[in-house]
Amino acid sequence: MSESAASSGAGQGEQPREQPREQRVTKQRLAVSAALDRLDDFVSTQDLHRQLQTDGVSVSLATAYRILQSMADEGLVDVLRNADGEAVYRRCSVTAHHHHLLCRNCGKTVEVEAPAVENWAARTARAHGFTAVQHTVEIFGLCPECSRQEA
Amino acid sequence: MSESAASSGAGQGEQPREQPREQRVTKQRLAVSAALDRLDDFVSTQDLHRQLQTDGVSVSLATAYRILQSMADEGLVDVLRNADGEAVYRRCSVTAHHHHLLCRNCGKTVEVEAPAVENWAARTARAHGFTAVQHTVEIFGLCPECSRQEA
DNA sequence: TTCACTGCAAATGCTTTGCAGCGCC
DNA sequence: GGCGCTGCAAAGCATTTGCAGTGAA
Repeated sequence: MSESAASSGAGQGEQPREQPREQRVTKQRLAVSAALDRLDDFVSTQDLHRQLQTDGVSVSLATAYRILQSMADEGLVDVLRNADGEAVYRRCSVTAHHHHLLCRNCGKTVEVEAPAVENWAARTARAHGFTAVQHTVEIFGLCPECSRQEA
Repeated sequence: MSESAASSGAGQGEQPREQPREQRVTKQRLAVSAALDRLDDFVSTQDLHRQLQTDGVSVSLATAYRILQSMADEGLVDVLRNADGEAVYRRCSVTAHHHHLLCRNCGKTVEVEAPAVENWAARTARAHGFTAVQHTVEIFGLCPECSRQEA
């Protein structure tokens, strides 16, 4: 799973960094945002769109794609790819830094902490003179259940 | 730039317990295999197909997909997804495993070894009962030069 | 009123699949 | 010779994009 140790843009407050364009607050954007809040795990755009339809909210698929992309650009959500290569998003929660162990068969995810990796990443980067470091770590395999089935 | 540690087969004691069907040795399969040997890094099917054409070997795109998939199924190559969500393959070579530290500004990359991470990933996965594990680790930040410029 | 945001549908581009002929075993 | 492997072209899918109408500021 990708977890960004946002040691960089992690800023909580709105930094007057840049505001390329005014983001208008539309009901579609709010709906997507709300849905992301409700969901804890990573979801694909298709999933989120389906979810919205189930909820009775009407947001076109194309718009869902556009909104999630722009949110990712703004750093409001984390993006990564699932085993099928689909982009999946999750609300950014800087506080709970952890990585995911995910099953490539059933999609089940397990949250794991990786202090060792955090340290290693920071140390390695520093050793090479890199700054503003972020890292991504994902582990995927077959969960116990799926392992049993495949065997 | 995704780098994965196909630590997959590693310890889990996965035995080549199956040979569902006889794999015939065809010139296409040999060509793909040879191309993979020549390439050190991960390549997408499209890349590999293009490479083969350049080499004057004629293998249809569909066949390239089929061969790479079957090789992946047999565990002969490592598979993962690049940033665009495309499947990328690499000949399994436990020896040359490493990760990348890359500059998000100039794109410069540094290869780094991460035995600590390999171990952690394997251990964590095992602790949760996962098998056939792979992992992806990326560290990105600003290289020394770019750090200076941004400062 | 203005112009970013939406929805719809067509367009992309990667990947898969149906089918008939070919060639490895 | 049988049957898996190929090539070709036609799908299949997730994602993107053009365009005109809509609504937030």
